[in-house]
Amino acid sequence: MSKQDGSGRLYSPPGADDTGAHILHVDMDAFFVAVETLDDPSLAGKPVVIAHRDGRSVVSSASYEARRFGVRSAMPLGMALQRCPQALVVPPTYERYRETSARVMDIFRSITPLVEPLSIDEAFLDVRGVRRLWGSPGEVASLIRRRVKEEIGITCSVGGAATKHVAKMASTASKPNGRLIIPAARTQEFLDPRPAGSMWGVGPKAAESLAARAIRTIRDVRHTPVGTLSRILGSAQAQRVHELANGRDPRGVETERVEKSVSHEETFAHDVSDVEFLNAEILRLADRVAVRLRRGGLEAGGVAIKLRFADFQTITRSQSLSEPTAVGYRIGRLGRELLAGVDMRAAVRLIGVRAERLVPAGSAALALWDDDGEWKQVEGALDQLSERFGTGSITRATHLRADGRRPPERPPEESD
DNA sequence: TCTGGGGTCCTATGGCGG
DNA sequence: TCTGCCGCCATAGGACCC
Repeated sequence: MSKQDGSGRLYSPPGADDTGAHILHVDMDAFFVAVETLDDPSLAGKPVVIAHRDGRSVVSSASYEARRFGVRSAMPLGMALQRCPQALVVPPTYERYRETSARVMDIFRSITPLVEPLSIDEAFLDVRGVRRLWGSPGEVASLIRRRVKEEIGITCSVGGAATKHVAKMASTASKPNGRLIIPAARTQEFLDPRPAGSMWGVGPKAAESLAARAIRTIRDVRHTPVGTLSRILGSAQAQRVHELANGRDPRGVETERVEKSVSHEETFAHDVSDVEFLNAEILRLADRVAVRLRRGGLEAGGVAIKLRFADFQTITRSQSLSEPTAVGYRIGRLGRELLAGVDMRAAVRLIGVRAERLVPAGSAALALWDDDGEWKQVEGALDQLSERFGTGSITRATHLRADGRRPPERPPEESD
């Protein structure tokens, strides 16, 4: 299924067995750096770090040349420059990355409609149905790599397997600029020797907890009873990880995904204690959140604020809205109420606003009261409800969650 | 070296109603 | 009427991913 090159990277030679490997995971190589290099070819082959230049930034992306010095993404810029003083620091241009990402995703969709973008630089493809058109999974993987290189000018790595989890692990193992296809029958052979921490969902904390029990490889995870894993990881994660370790992953490629929250947050260049300033920031962030909600045709059913203090302690406060909204002022007003309830023991380095429990704009679930204080729940589009019950009734109604069963204690007060 | 910004999902906990 | 139990819900925090 694979060979090793000098660097330990795995790849599949042309014509290698790809039986049953109909899910592909495509991952751009050092994507932000690659896009910047398109715009400035003099960056090619150099240690490049994408990061803001100001005080508290971290590395968003590092070229492979920079990674050789131990530079990693999410590393504070100061540490990156310590490890690689000659690195060129390029500020991120997200708009360019989004444009380029859209063009890459268009290439994928010209090959199969079954494309699930995972992030700005990666996607899953189900290529089961396109064999007649484009060939076997391994051939499609090569086609994708060729087209992305020719049409966009950047390289990507492709993993192929019978499941999403293994496809993603395969693309990671083949990076950079590689292609690794794991035929279904050899899934376990591929997984077993790899570190437990390389599994999706097993981060540094979980890997450390597992290692403390001498569970280091995926084979070890597979041989550990779920009950034991549950005590280490919690039941949900234990179940999932045990299944994944056995090569089982029921998730299919999903082309539609619903956003569950929209947020903006900001780390200040210097810690701030001025509450008036924080209040103003909350309004500003709430406005940006609201703009995105309206663009997406969504309304928030709840609001959360996040504060990170100088000592890095992070707290959140959240509350449901009496009715869903995409109005910045309403989101901001609740955000400020939440802020007012926080004990400001220290200066603040980060503040954020998040819209939660999103619902499509204009939809409503209403509790209606009659004069005897009896209530009933109705659901539907707001304008239709207004027509059915009259605006008089609607002003005496309150919005419920779509699955709400209990009414609020009383009809809400009139407010703007 | 000093820790971004955008998300998802899970767990614990306490209030509350039946 | 009171109490215990159970389940649901809202909230807070944290791990994880890119």
